[in-house]
Amino acid sequence: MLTKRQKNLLKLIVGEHIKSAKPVSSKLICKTLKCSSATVRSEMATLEEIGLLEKTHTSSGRIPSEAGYRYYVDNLMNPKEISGEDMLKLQIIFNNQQLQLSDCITKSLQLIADMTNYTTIALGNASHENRLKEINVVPIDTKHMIIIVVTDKGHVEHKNIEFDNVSLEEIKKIISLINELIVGTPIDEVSSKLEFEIKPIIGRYVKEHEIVYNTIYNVFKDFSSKNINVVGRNNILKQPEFNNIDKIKNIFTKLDEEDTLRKIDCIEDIENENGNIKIFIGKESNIDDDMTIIKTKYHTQAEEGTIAIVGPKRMDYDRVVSLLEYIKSNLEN
Amino acid sequence: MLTKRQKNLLKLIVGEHIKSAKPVSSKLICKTLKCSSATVRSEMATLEEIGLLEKTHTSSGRIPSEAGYRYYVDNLMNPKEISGEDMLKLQIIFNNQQLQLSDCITKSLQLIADMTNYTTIALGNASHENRLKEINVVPIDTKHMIIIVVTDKGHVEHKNIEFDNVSLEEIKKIISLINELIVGTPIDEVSSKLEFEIKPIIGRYVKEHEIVYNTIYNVFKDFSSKNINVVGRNNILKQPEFNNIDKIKNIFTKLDEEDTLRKIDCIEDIENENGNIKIFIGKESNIDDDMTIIKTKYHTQAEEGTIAIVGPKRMDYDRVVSLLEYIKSNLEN
DNA sequence: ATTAGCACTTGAGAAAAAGAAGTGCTAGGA
DNA sequence: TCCTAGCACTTCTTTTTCTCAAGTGCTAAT
Repeated sequence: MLTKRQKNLLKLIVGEHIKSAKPVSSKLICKTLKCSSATVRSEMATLEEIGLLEKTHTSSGRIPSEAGYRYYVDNLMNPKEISGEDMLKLQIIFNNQQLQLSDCITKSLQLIADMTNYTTIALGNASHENRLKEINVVPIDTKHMIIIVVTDKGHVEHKNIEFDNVSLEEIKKIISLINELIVGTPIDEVSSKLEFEIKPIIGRYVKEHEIVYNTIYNVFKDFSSKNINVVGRNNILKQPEFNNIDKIKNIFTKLDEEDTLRKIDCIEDIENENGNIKIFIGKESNIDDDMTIIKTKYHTQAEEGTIAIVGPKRMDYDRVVSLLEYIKSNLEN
Repeated sequence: MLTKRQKNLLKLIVGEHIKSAKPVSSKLICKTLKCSSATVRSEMATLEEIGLLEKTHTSSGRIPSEAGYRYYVDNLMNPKEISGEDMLKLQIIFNNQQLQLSDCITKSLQLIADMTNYTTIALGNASHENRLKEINVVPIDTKHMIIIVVTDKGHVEHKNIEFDNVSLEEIKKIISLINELIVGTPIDEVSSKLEFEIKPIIGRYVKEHEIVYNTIYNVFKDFSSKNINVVGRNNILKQPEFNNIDKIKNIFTKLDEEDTLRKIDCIEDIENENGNIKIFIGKESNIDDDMTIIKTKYHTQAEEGTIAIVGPKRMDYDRVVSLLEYIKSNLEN
């Protein structure tokens, strides 16, 4: 159990380091803590022993360790009021009755990336969580049409197709077969189901219209259902801890991989949590030891998903947490 | 007019520099050129005087200047045969009859980005070049529907919408009004046309169904019609000339701006061209003095667009040009 | 016209020196 | 027992100096 002064000290150090990105010296702290630098130094030594602080070299100031941030986040942080300015900008988005939910998400994450200089991520459901609800075809002209696939989670994807000698009727026939037979199948299994369960049944028909069948097969094969949106990637370049090409390369590569992003959704919940906000610090982030991910899930009748903010370990936890809470609650109403 | 030997020398220097990314010394060249290094040096001095070569410092080897690359590209380069391996991979894409044109583009650009370690860009038409062809609504269930907007250039965008107390009939009424009245309008003008020309006409109707009107208004307001696809952004991080955070920041920012990318489509044609391939070297690229853009337009009955490859000024011109030519001709057939 | 030879320039890297920022520890005071 | 002033010590950072390697430019001879 930490003493009151130790908690205060840790809080100050985290705060200072977040501001300056540099190790924090005893001298700087002693002014605010109203005691001598020597006293601060001995307290710092204690906190280092416990594992909450670190030095970058023997005679440097202290920086918070991963455990230090964790302690801060779990015990010391008190989410700031959102500033009037931030609040106002967000309200403009959420009060706009004409915007659909997905627009609100996109716009607010865009806004937050700009305001904070961090990176934001919106994660919809993965393809195995989406089941085929309906497939539809809309003719455009004699040669072109659009195939629309809708999933039970409300995800929609379309694909333009072009045929030379195929009538709309023929396509509608296959489409209605699919609607009858494989609605409810997880999207990522539809193409194999088509191949192994449907094709044999409608075998004779398929032979006559192989092109149509193949095209539809491909619609599902490529159906991304990725439903992932990363905004403000380049903000990472603004943080001093990422001023090294190899680090950047690693981070950008990870942010491009669907796998990495999906994992944000699944990573084990760390013990303590603030409401439904979950925080993954440093190694926990699975991206880079110097990064933190703060995420939350939102649930509405229509849709559910995850929004996350990614930034340096040295990120402004108070602000980000309150922003996320605010967005979550707005999305849910 | 350059002598034969000077041309040869320039070609060798460009080739070497592309390979090594370092200044090229007279000693290295003299072996292949079958004369002494002193001779090479004096020729180098001449070429520098003309402005085709540069030094990084007084006693360094030479690198091609921007004009040097230009001369190379316009006069010396002979596009390589595409290697068997590259050719094979591309053929797999183009021979796949089931793929739609847009898939071929996506896949081949993805492939080329991987093969070359450069960045590829596919540019469709800008929104002012797309005119509204048709708007359509597909009901999903009682509350949800999808609005589909199709343009004359074949671009399609959809938007999910959700209503509480609106019947499909009401929506169809507005939709058909739009289809009657403003088909043919450039997409980026539709929303203002709705507001200033259509709304007054159907004013009474709109008042009763403001939500429906507003939603559709927003569909067009946000209609991105961006139609831009950048693949292999992170490859830029692999090039030694971009090992500096500020440069990276600048380049990545530019590659995120629609404006910059659109400009690729419009930049003035530089004099000489290889077929329909256009090359913008260094400053000409408008992105970064150390970058080159190589682009070409493709035209099919259905669609036209631009594909571009972006990489360091020191890029493998021969290979990229032949790859682009190959893709262009395949897309057009 | 070409080349061998040599003086000269510059960058890159190592080593040395000086300075700044902090810490840890000790001993004395509240 | 806790706090603090003071000082020795460590490490990083920056600057300076040196040395080396890689190249060039020029000149005189072929």
